[in-house]
Amino acid sequence: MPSKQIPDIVVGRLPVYLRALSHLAAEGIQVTSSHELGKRLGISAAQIRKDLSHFGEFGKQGTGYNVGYLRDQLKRILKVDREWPVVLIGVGDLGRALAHYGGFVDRGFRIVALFDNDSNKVGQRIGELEIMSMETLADVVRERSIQVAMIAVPAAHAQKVAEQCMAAGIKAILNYAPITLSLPDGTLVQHIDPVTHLQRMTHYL
Amino acid sequence: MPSKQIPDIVVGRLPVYLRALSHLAAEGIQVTSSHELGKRLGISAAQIRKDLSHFGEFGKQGTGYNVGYLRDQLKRILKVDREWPVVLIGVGDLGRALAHYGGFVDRGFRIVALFDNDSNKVGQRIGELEIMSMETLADVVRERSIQVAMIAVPAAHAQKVAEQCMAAGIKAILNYAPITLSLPDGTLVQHIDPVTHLQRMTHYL
DNA sequence: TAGATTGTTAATCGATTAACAATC
DNA sequence: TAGATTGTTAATCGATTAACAATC
Repeated sequence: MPSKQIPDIVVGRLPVYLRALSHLAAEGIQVTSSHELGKRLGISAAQIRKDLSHFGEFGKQGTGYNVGYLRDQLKRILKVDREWPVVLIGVGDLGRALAHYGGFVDRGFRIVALFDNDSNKVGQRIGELEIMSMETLADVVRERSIQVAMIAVPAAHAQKVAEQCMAAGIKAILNYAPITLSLPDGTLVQHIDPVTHLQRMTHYL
Repeated sequence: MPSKQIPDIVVGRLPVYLRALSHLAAEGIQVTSSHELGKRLGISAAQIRKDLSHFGEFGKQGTGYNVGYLRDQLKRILKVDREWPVVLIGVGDLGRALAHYGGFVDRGFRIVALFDNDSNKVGQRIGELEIMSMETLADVVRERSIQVAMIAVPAAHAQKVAEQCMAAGIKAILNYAPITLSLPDGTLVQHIDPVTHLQRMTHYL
């Protein structure tokens, strides 16, 4: 029986399960078990079963899980059984790399618009997309009902840009600027700062 | 009294505290409190005090914390009161962006060598660095006693490259490939996969 | 001093693990 | 059937919070 309240930490592990299942499927593996999956991911089998049990029953006793089926169920649960349009704000080196990255589309996301506040960049094309002025952000977001933004601007501009996003109707922000954004409680924000990841390891060296 | 066993989850928050303290210092703020810091970071004041108490006593009752002093203590604890040489493997769009990124140096890291298995890229320069052949990885790592690697190669090559890193003597890996690496227990690995971060949010949309 | 804030303890809360009946 | 593995419960483990004496 799926429980009503699902811990964030459980939801946070599902994308990792999904990624592993997609790889298994790509390898042609059709059935797996909580033990096999756990071994691959460095997670206990009990935890995987417990996590999944929040959302339903996906396996068979004695057999395990059908890889394709479980993958599809996780896509549904995470709502990536569709394609989310995403705006990318900040087209420096990192923004360009993200704009070129081909790994978003088959995992549920597509960058559909690029923005930068540098008038020299506005009008340039990257692939099929033209870099647009920040002044047009709100209109684009509203017209296309976009809910997800990636922010790849310098730290000094990130807070302001995040607020512009919220004002435009963006609901989820992936922030690449090395700064903690101050946004209303309940706002969906994820941070990617490579240096904090490196610093998490050096303590142990 | 600092306790002997410090939870990973506590160490994981210290880089975020450090980043905030560095920003406070840059703003010219000299003193802060666990409440102020917690408000900025969306973390409870009690948790910040508890986390810090694992490592010593850094504050003054009635006053709070000296920003510069606490920042320096966190740098020491995280061992980023020095400059770690880092190798970057994989010079595609993302690798190039990382190679150009100026934000590593003043936070404890410097990319000192670039590697790629594409012979067309080997010999090219990016800034002051020349892209080197993967065959020279082990020699460079050993000669310069490098312990940290960033991997920005396609998913299909990441596992093999990670093993080459381990064999060469690398102790900590920051992996940008969208795959969970299988490495010996206790190996220091951090993953950055923007799609998993996005997928953590869409469930709630 | 009076007010504020630390460091720490104890209580609470939540997450992980172990174990096992159910069953494929 | 015999062996294997699920989903779930209860026990354990660990992390967070609340509270407060100490003290700047």
